[in-house]
Amino acid sequence: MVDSQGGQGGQALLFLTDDQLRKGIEAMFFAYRGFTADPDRILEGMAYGRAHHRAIHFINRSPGTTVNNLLSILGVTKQSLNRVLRSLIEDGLVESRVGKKDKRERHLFLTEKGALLERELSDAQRERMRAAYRAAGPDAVAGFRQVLEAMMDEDMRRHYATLKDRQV
Amino acid sequence: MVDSQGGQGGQALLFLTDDQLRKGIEAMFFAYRGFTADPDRILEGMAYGRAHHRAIHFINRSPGTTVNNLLSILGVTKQSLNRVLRSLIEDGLVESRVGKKDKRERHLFLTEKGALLERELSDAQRERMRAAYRAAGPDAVAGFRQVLEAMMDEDMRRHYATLKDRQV
DNA sequence: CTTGGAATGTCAACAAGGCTGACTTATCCT
DNA sequence: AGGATAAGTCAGCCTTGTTGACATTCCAAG
Repeated sequence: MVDSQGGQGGQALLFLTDDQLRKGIEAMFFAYRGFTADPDRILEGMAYGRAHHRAIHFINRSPGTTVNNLLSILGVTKQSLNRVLRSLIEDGLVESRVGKKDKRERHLFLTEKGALLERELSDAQRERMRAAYRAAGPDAVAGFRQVLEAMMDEDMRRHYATLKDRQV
Repeated sequence: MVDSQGGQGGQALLFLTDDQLRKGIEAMFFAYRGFTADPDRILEGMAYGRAHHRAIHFINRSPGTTVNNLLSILGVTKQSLNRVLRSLIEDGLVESRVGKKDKRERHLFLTEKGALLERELSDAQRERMRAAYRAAGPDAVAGFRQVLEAMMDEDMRRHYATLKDRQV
């Protein structure tokens, strides 16, 4: 397991050495810090955190989504999500409407105030992404997305795919 | 800010649209979950968590590093790191040696037992990385790394660069 | 040489945000 | 009528982040 080049690969498989893989792992670690840094800065001092950001993001992406669906996207327990959702609803950033067809369900929407914060957060996060994309160029970006998609668990890939083509 | 193509870019800058950027953001979110899933599974029930994994990883990468240096790599407060370090030392996974030159400093090393756990964790994490790399191919991997590097904060990029060429 | 400031590391206490388990309420569907 | 499902709640725990106070050690200016 120390070296995955085996005997048959040679030069063509050099990108699969333990050393290359380790560099990728460290790149993920350091990059993710940058990825979350800007929204974290905005949220700090607002009594909100990363958990609130995630909820706001995905409610914005799928207006009218149910609590259960959000749960499965975020991969947390309902008690965890509920704590976050409750504060967002109390503060008037999120609205919860009883389902028309199935009255057990609650459908979640951002209020105007919620959409405003969403905008602020995603603007900041997109700005960093834009700079990185621009610096790396379109081919690199395609590769970036390919590797990330291959790294996801099956369930997450499904959610990702369901979301990603919402707007053509 | 809704659309960054401006007037002058046209087709060539289509990869910088808000929609493309948002897909990248969601890909980072879902992929990072997969990235940490395997080590998390191993650690759960061991009284250790992701913080312990990070400490073990970077001590392994820079044997003899000081607490301060580790602090700056991990980007947490020294009190946070200290708690983690204390339990690792108590459990005999990490050894802390008083500095020869400067006795205020502690130099950190993995014990055999610590190296064993490091191996188990990094094997699991590398396995997922290897599968993703193999599925995406060498060109995609190059792009992946380029975008991640461009996404890092300056300080993190420095740490990343310092670490990454340790072994040629 | 001494003394005060800077640097390194430790301890205590608190908050955010995960988790489990047990339970209620309302609704749906067979 | 009765079991299954969706959502919400309460209590309590753990990990991992935070700040503040403190001990030790080093070094440089007087």
